[in-house]
Amino acid sequence: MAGGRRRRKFAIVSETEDRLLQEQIKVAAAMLIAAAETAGISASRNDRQERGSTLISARPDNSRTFSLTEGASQGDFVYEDVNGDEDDDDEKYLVGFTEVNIVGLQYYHGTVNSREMVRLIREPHNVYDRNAIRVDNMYGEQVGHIERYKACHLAPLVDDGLILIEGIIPRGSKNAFRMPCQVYVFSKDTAMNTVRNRLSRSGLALVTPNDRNFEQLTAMGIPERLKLTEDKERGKNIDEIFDTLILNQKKVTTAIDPPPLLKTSLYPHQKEALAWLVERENSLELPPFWQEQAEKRGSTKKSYVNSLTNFMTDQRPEPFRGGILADEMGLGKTLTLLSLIATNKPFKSPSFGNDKDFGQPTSSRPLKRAKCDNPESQATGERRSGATLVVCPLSVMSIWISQLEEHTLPGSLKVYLYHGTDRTKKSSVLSSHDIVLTTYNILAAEGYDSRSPLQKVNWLRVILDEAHIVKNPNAGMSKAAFSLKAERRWAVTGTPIQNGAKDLGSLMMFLKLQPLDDKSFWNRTIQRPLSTGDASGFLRLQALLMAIALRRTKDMEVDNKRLVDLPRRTVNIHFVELDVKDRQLYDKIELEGKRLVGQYVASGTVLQNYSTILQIILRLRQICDHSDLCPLKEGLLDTISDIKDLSSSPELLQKLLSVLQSGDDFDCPICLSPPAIAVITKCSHVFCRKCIEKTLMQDKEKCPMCRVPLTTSDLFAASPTAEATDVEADIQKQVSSAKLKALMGLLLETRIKDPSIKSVVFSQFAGMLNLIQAPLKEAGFKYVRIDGSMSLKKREAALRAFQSKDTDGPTVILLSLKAAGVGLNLVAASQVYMIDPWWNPAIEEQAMDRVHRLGQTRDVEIVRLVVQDSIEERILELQEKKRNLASSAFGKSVDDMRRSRIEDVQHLMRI
DNA sequence: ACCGCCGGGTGCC
DNA sequence: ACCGCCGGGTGCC
Repeated sequence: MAGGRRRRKFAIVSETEDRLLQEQIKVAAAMLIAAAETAGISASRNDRQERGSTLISARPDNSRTFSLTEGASQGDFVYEDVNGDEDDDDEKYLVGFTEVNIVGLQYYHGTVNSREMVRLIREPHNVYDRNAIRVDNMYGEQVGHIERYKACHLAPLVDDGLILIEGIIPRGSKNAFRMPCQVYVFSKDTAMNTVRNRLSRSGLALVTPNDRNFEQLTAMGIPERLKLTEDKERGKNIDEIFDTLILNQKKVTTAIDPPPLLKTSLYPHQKEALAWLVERENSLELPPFWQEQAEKRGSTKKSYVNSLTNFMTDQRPEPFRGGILADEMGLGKTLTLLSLIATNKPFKSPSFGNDKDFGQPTSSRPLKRAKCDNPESQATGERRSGATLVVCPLSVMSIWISQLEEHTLPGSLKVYLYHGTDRTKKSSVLSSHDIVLTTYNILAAEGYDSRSPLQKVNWLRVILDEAHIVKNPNAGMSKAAFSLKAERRWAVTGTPIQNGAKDLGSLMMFLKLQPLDDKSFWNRTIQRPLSTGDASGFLRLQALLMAIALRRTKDMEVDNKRLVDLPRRTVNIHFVELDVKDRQLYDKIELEGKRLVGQYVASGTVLQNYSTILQIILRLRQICDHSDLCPLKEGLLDTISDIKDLSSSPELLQKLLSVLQSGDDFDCPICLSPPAIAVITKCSHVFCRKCIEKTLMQDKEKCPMCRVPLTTSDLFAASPTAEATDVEADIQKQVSSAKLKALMGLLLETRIKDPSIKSVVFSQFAGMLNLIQAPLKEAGFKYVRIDGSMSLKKREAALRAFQSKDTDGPTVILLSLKAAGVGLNLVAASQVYMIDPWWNPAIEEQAMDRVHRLGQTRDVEIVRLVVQDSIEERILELQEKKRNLASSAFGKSVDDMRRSRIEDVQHLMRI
């Protein structure tokens, strides 16, 4: 039966139907349409005419829509199904395979060999046949098409999301015009019967795994791989792969020293990592899973085979420059990467090959083969830059900056912060720097728009820090990351596998390690065998990770010493009882506050009065530290009445805001982090300026907290000098507090035990730090202080003084929360006092880590001062709750957040 | 001559 | 392309 005849035959049927339809319409149009609709067949005449031949399958009108995406070859098909679920490939099983022909070979250059895996790509927009299915080889070079009279049966099922298809060439064929291809059909358990019926009705001969001759006929390596994706049960074991990997890991024996522009010396394990990173970038080895073969006997020509797909080429594949740095947190990955950037500068020639020092390969295979997934990468002819792009979360950006400041000579590396609204639009600015730092959010915002300077530059190196962020390959952020052009690619993450090996698949997409950067190939060669327990999956994954990943844990030992032998860290709570006078004031304000909050809760106006509540909480916390911090001695009510109508009094708003800022521990309800620039609305809610402006721009102009109409003119920012309290006056104050006395007692006790011990005192109230100074002086402590109001120079000077080993030097450092930046190195101290509990436990942890980090030689004791029977105890309880919920905080709805906020308030006020 | 047969032109989707 | 199919040329033995 030949295609042409069949085509004609059905065209006639179609025309007959069409004529019939016209007559029927004249008679009883409405009836017919109704009937057609109940039968699930489109009654649109245009649709029928257009389809012509495809009517044979009588498929219901396909209402799903498709959009072309850049990431074409990353998925199984050329379109992104915008109606479908993200995890469409989950839980699909092999139905069987059918043998079809690939035709039109004479028009294309892509070659394939016996038992080679091919890509099957739907071409819904093909002008000759809407059911077209293209066949590509591993490099994305087109081989041909599946013959149309078979494709027309498969394509509708594919488009309906009922099946996934994969292709393998069963036997070698030198044929210039057509060759056989086995198409494997996978479907969900629930759709299995539908699929079987529709396929058999189509007349496709399906060989199922139950058939006697399945094993004889199949070209698939291992027939027991029936399931497409990961089994949840087995997912757990995947976590152990890295552990196994560590055991089998070829020991990194070489170590290299960092270049002189690095001020600091590296730990042995960091030198090893540096040697490994440099080796991975400069190696001439074939990429993983490639083997060299002599091409035919007698010939000197070499050919290269990919053992995953059996793809063969006579051009040497380029070395794979990059990989995964998966060291556990706290091993100094950032510093190691800085060393890499400083050490392994670009080769002199952008086309590789001349620099003898690095022994670059002489092959000059074009950077990109005819892989059609990313046209822009070939289109722009920009020269390869020497710049390294680092993409990281905003919070990690400050780590990079502080590490650069701490470890490199000033000016030795040119760094550009690609962040903020005034960031450059010129790619030439970016490419002329050594390091460009940006965030995932910026990258996502610019996407793969070719106008983005990030996408224009041909980077020497792209580093994704905290690369597990791209674990969902369908997210815009991930796609933008995948489309960056770079010679060397690094994924850096301490937690490379959280949801199983799937996460690694996303990293492969970024790393562009062919063919594993293709979701389908990744599933076929690693994911599925792994989940069915087939040894090949495990062995391949292991081989892959051994070749391109480095992971060490803190527990690993080198020369019988732990890699990072951090001293012990203990956290103790020191309870404090308020003085009688302070207790009276506290109880009075708490009682008033309780009554007020009770009213708000009862009337459902908690969120409308949020700032009042914050203020009450703030006052209570201040009294716990020192009653002088709290300006209200007479009670709350008078101030409360003042802030009833804030909209008419911006001055008052500003005042309130600055008060709020002095206790900077409530998070912006939009981004859930402490605001960088806080603004307050006329309805008295506090947000990051950026967050609320963005929200007002996108959504209706309403306050996200109370839904009051709101525009940007209703936002008020705190003046930068808001915290101009009279420091000298504070310091002179003689009155002490229970907490202050307790702190002094602990400091003195420690000094007696060991006068060389240095201490860090954290408080979030700058005023409290002031109050500590007088007693410190009196007791003969030398101290320094760092707070938000100090210039960078002053801070550095204070830090240097504290770090000095001079026996005469300061032994106490006073730090405000805002000043305890991520990079701050306080290992000189080993005692830590947290004067007041932080609202957010993560920030507290971060502060502790300034002391308990690489370089610390003593055991670290952290003492948290907590007033008994007070709001501070409840804050601790909330911390515990937040810690448990930390990971689930994302993806919470606005309503959820509202609810939990109200709950928090109720808990804090014991209502 | 509304067939059969011949042989040249031709060839994916 | 050593096939199939198409369509024009052709036509007893």
